[in-house]
Amino acid sequence: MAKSENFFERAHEVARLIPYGRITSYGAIAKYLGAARSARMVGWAMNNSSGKEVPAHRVVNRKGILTGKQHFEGTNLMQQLLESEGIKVIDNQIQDFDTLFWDPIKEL
DNA sequence: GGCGTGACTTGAA
DNA sequence: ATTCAAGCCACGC
Repeated sequence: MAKSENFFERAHEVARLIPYGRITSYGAIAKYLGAARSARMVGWAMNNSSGKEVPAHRVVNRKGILTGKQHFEGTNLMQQLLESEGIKVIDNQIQDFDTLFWDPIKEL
């Protein structure tokens, strides 16, 4: 028991470690956890993290698109949060994604 | 207990 | 260069 929880909490922890005004991708977290091909589980972990202090809005897919915004309360909430942090988001796509990208493997 | 789906990624054709 | 397919693991029915 609590085996998958480890993965979940680990993903939550990494997501929580994302600095202000920065973003990362599911694959980056998954790879950091040692499950590079399990990026989906990271997304599922975020879904399970609903209600926690996990800034899932700072986690986007590898293209910098707010793929998970649909899972937020509203459809603009995720984009609003990112813009509030100084991140430019246009058409659900993050601008300067390459610059704002935060890699836990490199930073940590 | 089996099958399908899902907030993705990477690799090969 | 683009498009297609497979892989990964957990959860729901």
